[in-house]
Amino acid sequence: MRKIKVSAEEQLKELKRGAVDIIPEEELLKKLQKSYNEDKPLVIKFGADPSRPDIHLGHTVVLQKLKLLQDFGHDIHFLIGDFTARIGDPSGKSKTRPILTDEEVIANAKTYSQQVSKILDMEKTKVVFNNDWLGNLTPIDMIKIMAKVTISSVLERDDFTKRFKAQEAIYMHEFAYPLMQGYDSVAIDADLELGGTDQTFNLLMGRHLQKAFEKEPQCILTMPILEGTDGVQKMSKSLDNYISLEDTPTDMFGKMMSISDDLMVKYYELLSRRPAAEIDSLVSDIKSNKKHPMDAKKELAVEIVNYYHPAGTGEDERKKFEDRFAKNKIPDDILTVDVAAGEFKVLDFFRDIEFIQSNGEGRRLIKQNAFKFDGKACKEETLNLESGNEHILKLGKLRMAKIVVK
RNA sequence: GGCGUGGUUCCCGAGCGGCCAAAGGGAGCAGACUGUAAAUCUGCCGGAGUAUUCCUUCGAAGGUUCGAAUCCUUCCCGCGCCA
Repeated sequence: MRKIKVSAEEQLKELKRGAVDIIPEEELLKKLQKSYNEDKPLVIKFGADPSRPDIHLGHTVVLQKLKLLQDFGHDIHFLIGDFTARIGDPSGKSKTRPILTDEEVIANAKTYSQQVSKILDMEKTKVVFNNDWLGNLTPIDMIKIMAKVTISSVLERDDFTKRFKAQEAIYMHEFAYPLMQGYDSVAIDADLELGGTDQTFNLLMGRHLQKAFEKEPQCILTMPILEGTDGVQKMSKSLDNYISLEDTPTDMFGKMMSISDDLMVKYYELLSRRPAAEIDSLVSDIKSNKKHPMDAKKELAVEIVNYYHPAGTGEDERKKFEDRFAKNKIPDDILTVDVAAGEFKVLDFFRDIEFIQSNGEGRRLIKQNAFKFDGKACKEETLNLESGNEHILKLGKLRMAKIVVK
């Protein structure tokens, strides 16, 4: 039975969808043709940085492309950068990252591949650790690698340029990062490497080093960086604008609904699995007012939730969402706490359940009419509760709890 | 190694002996308006207290002073120029 069933031209067409760059395109086509003719899968490299174990929707943009390649029959090398994590990738960071301990790296790597299994078929995925070869390099080997790359070429990298101009510190070990990552391509004989556009430099370094070590150079394919829910900065855990694959269905749906209309269009293009033509017509319907943007957003939220949670969850969440926000119903799965009858200190309670960090914050919210007791704004810090009653306490739009008075 | 310059609250950035919990902007939170959208407007935005009050904070440690983010000493770190 053939491993590669789809023609090279067809593969390339699908790969190009949504991609920012394929460098160089003709070369990739040739590789694909050769692979098709000889029925020999290409070695696809994808490097994961285990310093941040939580995978969010931003990562899935590239992972989906990887899945596509996997379905075409190619060999995915899922490379865990356990060695490079100890250096810390300076990409897109104005500050040096903390260096992780071995235990952290291993634990992170585990959670990482677990989450990736929601997208890739792990049976067919080769998981490799770059410490296996990088960890064995001698100082001489390192120097030989360094001898292939000029300082000015590394300084050209976007974030180094910025930091250099801004007179910020750049440390020697940060220069090592792209070199090591590039050497990974040499070690595994990658044919094609995928990454976000912020990785372009590192990916090209792989190509450069392969040439320098007289191997066939890899092609690279870059995908756009997905903005986070704020719509401005790239999705990242540290900016707290991310939608995690581990989010509960309710959170995931809610976060999807909180994005702006403009961002929704981008999310459709990069995250939806619907055919391109369908998305195009949807976008034009929104522009011509045939379709309400909120409905389109709900549909996307349903699609995404369904993908990362059991089928049907998305529709359930949609109903819950509509009940809660359009019909103002109280969801039945909210936090419920038993409290004693009599004097009830509102601030203490909210602090206990971590709705607020300090009493000051709570007072401020009360003053600003954010505290609703059974649906009515309440200005009291101390309440008197009778046993047997139940009450709904809200703090702003999102924080909501039920108390049962015993 | 020498000279210069800088380290301020989540981020950027003013302050340069008391009027400083510290301007301004961003982020965040809340209210109005909405579609839990954007935009806009308003308020809040170190901690404790009802409060005129107190406590902790301006790289670190000491010191001067009635009083220091602001002055002095030492140390740590960044950046630039020279070597």
